[in-house]
Amino acid sequence: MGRRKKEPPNIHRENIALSAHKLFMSNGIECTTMNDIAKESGYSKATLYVYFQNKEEIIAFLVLKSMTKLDEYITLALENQKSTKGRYDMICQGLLEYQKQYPFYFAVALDEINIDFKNSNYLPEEEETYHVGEEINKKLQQFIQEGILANDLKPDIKILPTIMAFWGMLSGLIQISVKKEAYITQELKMSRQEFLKYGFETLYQSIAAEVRE
Amino acid sequence: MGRRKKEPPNIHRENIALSAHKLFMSNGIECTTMNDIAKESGYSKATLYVYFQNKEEIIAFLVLKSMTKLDEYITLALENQKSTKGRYDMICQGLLEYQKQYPFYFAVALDEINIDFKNSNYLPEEEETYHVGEEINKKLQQFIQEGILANDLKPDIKILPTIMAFWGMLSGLIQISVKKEAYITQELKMSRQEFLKYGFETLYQSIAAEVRE
Amino acid sequence: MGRRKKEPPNIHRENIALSAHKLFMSNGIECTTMNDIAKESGYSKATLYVYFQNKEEIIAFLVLKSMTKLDEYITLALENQKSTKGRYDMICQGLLEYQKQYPFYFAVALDEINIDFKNSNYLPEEEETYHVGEEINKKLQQFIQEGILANDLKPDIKILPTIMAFWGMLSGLIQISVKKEAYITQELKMSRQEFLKYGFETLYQSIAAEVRE
Amino acid sequence: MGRRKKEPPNIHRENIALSAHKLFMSNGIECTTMNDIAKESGYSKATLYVYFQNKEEIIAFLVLKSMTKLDEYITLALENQKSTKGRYDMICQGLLEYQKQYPFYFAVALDEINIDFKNSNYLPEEEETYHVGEEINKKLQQFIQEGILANDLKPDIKILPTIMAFWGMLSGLIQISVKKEAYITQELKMSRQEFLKYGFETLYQSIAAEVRE
DNA sequence: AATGAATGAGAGTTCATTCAT
DNA sequence: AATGAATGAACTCTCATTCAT
Repeated sequence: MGRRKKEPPNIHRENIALSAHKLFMSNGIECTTMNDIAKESGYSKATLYVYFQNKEEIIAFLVLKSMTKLDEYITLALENQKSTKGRYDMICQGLLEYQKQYPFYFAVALDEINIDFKNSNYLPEEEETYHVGEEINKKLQQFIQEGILANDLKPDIKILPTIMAFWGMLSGLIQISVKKEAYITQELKMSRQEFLKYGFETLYQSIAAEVRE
Repeated sequence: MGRRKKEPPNIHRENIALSAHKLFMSNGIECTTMNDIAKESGYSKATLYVYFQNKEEIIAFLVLKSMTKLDEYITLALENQKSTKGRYDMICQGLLEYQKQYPFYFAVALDEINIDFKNSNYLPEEEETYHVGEEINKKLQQFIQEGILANDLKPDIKILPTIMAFWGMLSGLIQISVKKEAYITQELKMSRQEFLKYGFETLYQSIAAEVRE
Repeated sequence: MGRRKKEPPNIHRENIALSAHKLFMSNGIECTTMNDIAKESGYSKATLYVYFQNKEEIIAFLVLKSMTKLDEYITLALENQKSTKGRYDMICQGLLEYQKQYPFYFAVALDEINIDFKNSNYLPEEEETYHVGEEINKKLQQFIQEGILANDLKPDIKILPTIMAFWGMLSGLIQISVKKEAYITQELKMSRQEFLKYGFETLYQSIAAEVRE
Repeated sequence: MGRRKKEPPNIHRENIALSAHKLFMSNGIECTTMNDIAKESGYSKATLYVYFQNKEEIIAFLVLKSMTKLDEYITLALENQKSTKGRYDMICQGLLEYQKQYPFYFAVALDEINIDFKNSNYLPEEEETYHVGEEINKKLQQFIQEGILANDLKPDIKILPTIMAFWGMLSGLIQISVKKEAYITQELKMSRQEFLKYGFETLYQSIAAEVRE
């Protein structure tokens, strides 16, 4: 296999992306310049362009990574929890964790990752992100199916639309809990956590099977 | 004082803001420059700064305007519809309309308008936007109270948290319906409208009183 | 004489200039805009241009006024003090007072007021300032002559060059005492006043007649 | 690290600063724009900002350079001349030369370089300028001490205050000789050089020991 | 593979001044 | 006489990206 490179390109991509991530977290994506990333990572600015086409690709790389993490989290959650409600709770926790660790990427993922077959300018990372998303969706599909079979969820649920709608609603809920934390604390007299718990519970009732006596 | 005013300043603010709005809609807020707005509105760039402190204030003006429209819409909806479900549907329609006409401003409102009493650098428009938001919230509060009294909504609803949560969830739902329209159409085999209707219905069930027989 | 104007233009010029002066003193000449002056004076920006050709003329007006004050001060000083040294001290005090009240105008006067007969773009105020300067010079000339006659000053002094040189040196001394006050206090362990007194005394010795025994 | 450097960065700083200096000399500092400097130097405007933080740093660089030159000049003067008067004359020549080559920087140095330990926003060049100034002061201190020991200067001179006062007075003298050259030529019937010679001599007498017979 | 060096193309903002009324 | 309204012309500074080596 010939001479082995001391550090395969992946290492450099990881280094750069990690530095970028740190900066994105503290200053925001917009306010982070390629210069900043170069300094933080210890590479020269030009070298950044050896490993990534442009700033957008660094973001896409991180979006993919965050989605992969989310996939792992949800996979684990579904394996470990067996009850429907327990699983739902863990999924909500997963999203919460995701937003905590990667607060900026969900919006990007939502914005950019589309099966837009006309516009084929998408980056490989974006395509892969899409696939990871599909993986997650499959697992959620199964989760709902099992929930219905267990009589925990309403039998007439349209599975795919429900998943998509819940993606939107849960992330909207988390989003508002972050942006309006001050309002929630002061006017609602709740902690953000309490608010989210209440929101998650409320939403769950929209798909939970009604309890018969 | 001048002897006559051809057009009250408000007209100019409206002209400028309208031009800005057009450009924001087609190119996005970030990508629209003051130069663009000047050209589109027919005023010189310097004149823009006669009527607005800066770009931010143009945005704040439009955010306020959009919120006011939403308030009007919701007010009308609650007046015209008497049934709880009818009102809920109209509110959803209002949000939908809002997002159609002002797709970028909700995010801004969410981002910038906060009861941040420490930082008093907020623009007057931002303060007013906050108050319009509070107006809307009051009306929604009454709506829910009446819904409970009419036995249409669960009696144990926490009103304010529910409103806040629904703001988040409904806008998240609408957001995803826009961003992922292609996916919805192709994979869920639904129109965006059908998806939204399903989402709205699902969510309603989380607060709807259970039907007794 | 017909109808009398309620306020002769001079009043307006005074009002405007006074407002400008206030702002110049607190923010500097460069940083004071015509807008600021308009607001401070209560006139509209356009009205400023009714009474002054431009910003430069406002400055020239104030420079003239400050020179006139200096003239008055020195005139009084020479009248009240009869001893040569007493007069010198009062002149120094006058310059000190001048720099305190009009810290920015001496530099301007130095810069702009020149008998530059080629360039006839000078403002009427500038011409008048020149003449006030000449008035002062005449009085100083007489002061020196009397000082020589009284055997207080060296008899071989070249009067006009001495006046000009003293203008430069005294204002340079005052200038440095202002700009380097921190340095003087910390490193020289003197107050600005003490430093100036020492400087004035030292300089006086360069023209004082040597004391015979 | 790059394999080779065509020109060390200093060369570029020198190039840029030299171009800036040329423009400052003909148009003044205020009226020279970064655009002008870019054109004159042949670099792009953006490149200017690679080598200097901002316009202020270009000025600070030139101020430092000019102070360094002055230091060199004075050092040489004190080494070559052994008599007190000869040294004084050379120092005056040095200041004259300084003002000729760098007419704008003394005012800046006076304005900006201060031991303002609270405000630590000063540029490295400004700090260094301060130190060069201190170097000069030390040499002048020694010059005066030797002058006193040689009975050429009055024994009761306060050394540091004298240095500071002379800085101010000499630069004020030179300043006025430049600004009022026309007046001096026409009204005093002297050349600028003669005027300065007279001024320098006069001032020297304020510290010169009185000649005994 | 890695980078020093360079930049095109703006961005938002400011201000003295003018002019029709 | 007085001004509301409007603006041309700058200004400093930024940043993602490229390219020769």
